[in-house]
Amino acid sequence: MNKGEQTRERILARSAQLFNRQGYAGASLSDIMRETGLEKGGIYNHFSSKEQLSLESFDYAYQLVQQRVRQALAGKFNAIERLLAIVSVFQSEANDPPVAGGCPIMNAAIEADDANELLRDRARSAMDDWRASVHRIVTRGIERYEIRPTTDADEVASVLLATLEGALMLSNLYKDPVHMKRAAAHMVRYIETIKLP
Amino acid sequence: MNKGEQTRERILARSAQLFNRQGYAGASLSDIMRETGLEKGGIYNHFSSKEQLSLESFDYAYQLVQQRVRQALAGKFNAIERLLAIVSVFQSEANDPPVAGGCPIMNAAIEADDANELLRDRARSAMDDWRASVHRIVTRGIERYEIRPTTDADEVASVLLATLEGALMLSNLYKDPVHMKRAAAHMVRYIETIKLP
DNA sequence: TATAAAACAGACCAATCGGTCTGTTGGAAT
DNA sequence: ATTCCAACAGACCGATTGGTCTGTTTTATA
Repeated sequence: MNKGEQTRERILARSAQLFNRQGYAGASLSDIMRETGLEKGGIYNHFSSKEQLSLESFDYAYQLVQQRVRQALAGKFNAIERLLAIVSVFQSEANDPPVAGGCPIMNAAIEADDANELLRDRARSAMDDWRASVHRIVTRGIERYEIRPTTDADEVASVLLATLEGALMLSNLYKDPVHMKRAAAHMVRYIETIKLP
Repeated sequence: MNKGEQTRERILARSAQLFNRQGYAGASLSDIMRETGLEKGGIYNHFSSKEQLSLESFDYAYQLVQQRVRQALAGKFNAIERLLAIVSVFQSEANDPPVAGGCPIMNAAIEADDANELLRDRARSAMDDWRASVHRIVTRGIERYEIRPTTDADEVASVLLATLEGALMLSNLYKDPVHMKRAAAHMVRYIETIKLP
């Protein structure tokens, strides 16, 4: 990786953190300059606009989350185990976040659901990934006789993600992981109820 | 209510909607001018700064939500009924929101959890109200032999709010109330499990 | 209806916004 | 070692930001 690519990577890493804390409208170009230690020339040499940088920053942040998910799911093939692994990913996101300032997808979803269409679409497809992931785990779990056949995979996805995302918001608001802990415990019990004995 | 108070009210009503949709950093003073139909003089005659207006706008939006809650709880004294009423408040907030752009508390919490301290504190105390409300319903329900005595009131508050707030976020992101519907159904079953037979 | 005060319009301000462009510099290939 | 181009600095730009202030108009009270 040459110098330019290295710099581009550093810009994305820093501004992803910045945007996730301050918001995409709340972080200015001078904030980005301060955070990256570069002048405008250095930044606009790699990105054509603040908007493009913000979108790529979201992708970068989301990718960091994805890595944790893949890591947590690696080697686990049982559906119940995999669902529990997702719960633990959210717990680690509350205690030791890969990107400060809360879940990037939720942040983008809240900020962009009405205005910023481009960012909203990005948030949607990221959340689609999440839902599809949970959905597949459940349907495969049913096929493998690990999960009750009457289980509604879509409902599990909605309930699991809503609960954990909401809990992450609470824990970030209060700077207290206890809310995530409670929600996680509840999800563990919920997952137990769809388990095929 | 004289002319001035009337105008002040109108500014709050419009800017509360605006801030809830665009965010507190994302909505500019010229946006507010356009939305309220007033010039700067008219706005700054009632508010000393954009920040003060934004804080009072949050209070205004939160108050609208509170009204719905009070309305839903009115006349209901059974703890289980009251918890179910809270679930239905969130459902109505997804289908026919009192203020467009999602739950004001969650929006403020996400935007202000790291930067804006004043707004974050406001979001915290609003969420405190929510939690205290659920907590009281549960503890009183235990006293009245309507809820299992082993129930952890704090956990119910965290789980209920996390689930419903998270579901509201999903429904707003996808512009589809189905996620809230699923989460609400799940919460109804959850409430059933803490019910004392 | 006269009058004082409150309500509002809008010109004006410095600061900052996102973005452009030219000049300099450092690194990589010959 | 030389050359050349990507990488970057930073002056500069018009537009917009939040905010002030003076002047005009409305409103309420006497």
